[in-house]
Amino acid sequence: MGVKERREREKSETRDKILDAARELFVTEGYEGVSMRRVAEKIEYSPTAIYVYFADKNELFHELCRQDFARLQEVMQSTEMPADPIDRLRQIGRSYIQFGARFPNHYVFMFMTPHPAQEPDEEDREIMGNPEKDAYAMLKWAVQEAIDAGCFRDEVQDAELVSQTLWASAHGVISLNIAKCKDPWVEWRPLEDRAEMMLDITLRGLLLPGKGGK
Amino acid sequence: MGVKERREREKSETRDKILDAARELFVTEGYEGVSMRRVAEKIEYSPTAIYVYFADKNELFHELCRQDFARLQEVMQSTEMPADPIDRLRQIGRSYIQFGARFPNHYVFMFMTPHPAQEPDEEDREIMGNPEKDAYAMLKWAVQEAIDAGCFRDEVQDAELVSQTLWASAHGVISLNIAKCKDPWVEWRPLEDRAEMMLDITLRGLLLPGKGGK
DNA sequence: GCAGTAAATTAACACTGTTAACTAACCATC
DNA sequence: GATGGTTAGTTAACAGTGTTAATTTACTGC
Repeated sequence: MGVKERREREKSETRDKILDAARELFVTEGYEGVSMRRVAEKIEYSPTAIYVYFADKNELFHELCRQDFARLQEVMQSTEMPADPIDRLRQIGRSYIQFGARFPNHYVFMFMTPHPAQEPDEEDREIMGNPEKDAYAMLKWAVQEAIDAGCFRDEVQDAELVSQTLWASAHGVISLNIAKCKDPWVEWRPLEDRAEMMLDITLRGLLLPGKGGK
Repeated sequence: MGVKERREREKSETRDKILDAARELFVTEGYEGVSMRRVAEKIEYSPTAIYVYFADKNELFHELCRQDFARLQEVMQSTEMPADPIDRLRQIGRSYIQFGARFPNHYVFMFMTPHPAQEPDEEDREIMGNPEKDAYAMLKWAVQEAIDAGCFRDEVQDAELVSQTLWASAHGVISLNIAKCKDPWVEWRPLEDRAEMMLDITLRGLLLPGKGGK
């Protein structure tokens, strides 16, 4: 019964070929810049062959997106986490911004493109809320740790709200950089400086007065 | 010589009709969702008529974009500015986020879509850096005022860097809201709460310790 | 060798932005 | 008043898009 196995392996191989080709094109050209025909051309298949593996263009890139979320999670997990809760949050922010700087087109697709709300499927549900697989859950966990350690002011005790705000701050730095860094309207300071300042002032703004860190 | 005048007036009227139709469609459907043919249909012209007035789709929406920047500036100018430098910065942030919440599709086009860097033309150059016409220049001015008033810490004296960071923080709140507010992955807190928390912690993080206001 | 299955193909549809060639209306001049 | 020039607006067409239906091809199990 090795035939069925081989067939499945072959199928998943061509599926991966499609994904790889699509990723390479998408990363350099962006979502709208890539056509199904060009993806097909790259792997020397007919355009419609892709539809055997993916329902439509959106699903193809949703799959890419899912892989990229996993990659983001890898980046986050692989960076060493400091013991101090505040330093840890700083490190999470840094890693996040680095991810966006390294994979801008993925980042655009993941966080800057308004998508029609897609119902989470089984695979998604498995990831959701698990700090080891879900970067947002990891952030929330780190925030809760900081709250429990008594680092933050009395008004700042809602881990969900704090997480969303910290996420937004890092997102603001990297997304504005991606969308506007070439705009001559603004004399842009280096990305690292902006990132460090953002992490510095947001965390400082959360801290209990007197605990003025670093 | 009233003929030439009338002709010009007529031309600018149809130009406005095109812009109005395009805006209405664009606001509800987004940039990619609108086709030149549908814009033309809406004003009962042939699709190619638009090309008499605008070189291509991009230029049409660039013009819309310019009008939206002016509208943003109006919103900013019309809100009463508190005398206290910190309250003023808070008010600027609030107005900015409100603008994004009210005109999400414009905001997407203005600040969330990576554009090929367009050389500023004459009209642009007139606006650039003028605090009365340029919202970013206005922010920078308000930041400089706060620095001059001695509100901020010693490490925080670069008005350009501070402006870019504050911009990024407000941008983070509103852009993440636009792109991800329907994502079931996250238990979103109300937008106003996130906005207020962001403004609170960033400004607090900039302040001199002890000056911890409000 | 034959039936069945599933991958992959060709042909086509209804779109898209955009260009070239043309029409029709208007104006200034002879 | 006829003539030529300017220009807003038209039609027809091109090359490209995502996607579907019908068809071919290749291979397996019997």
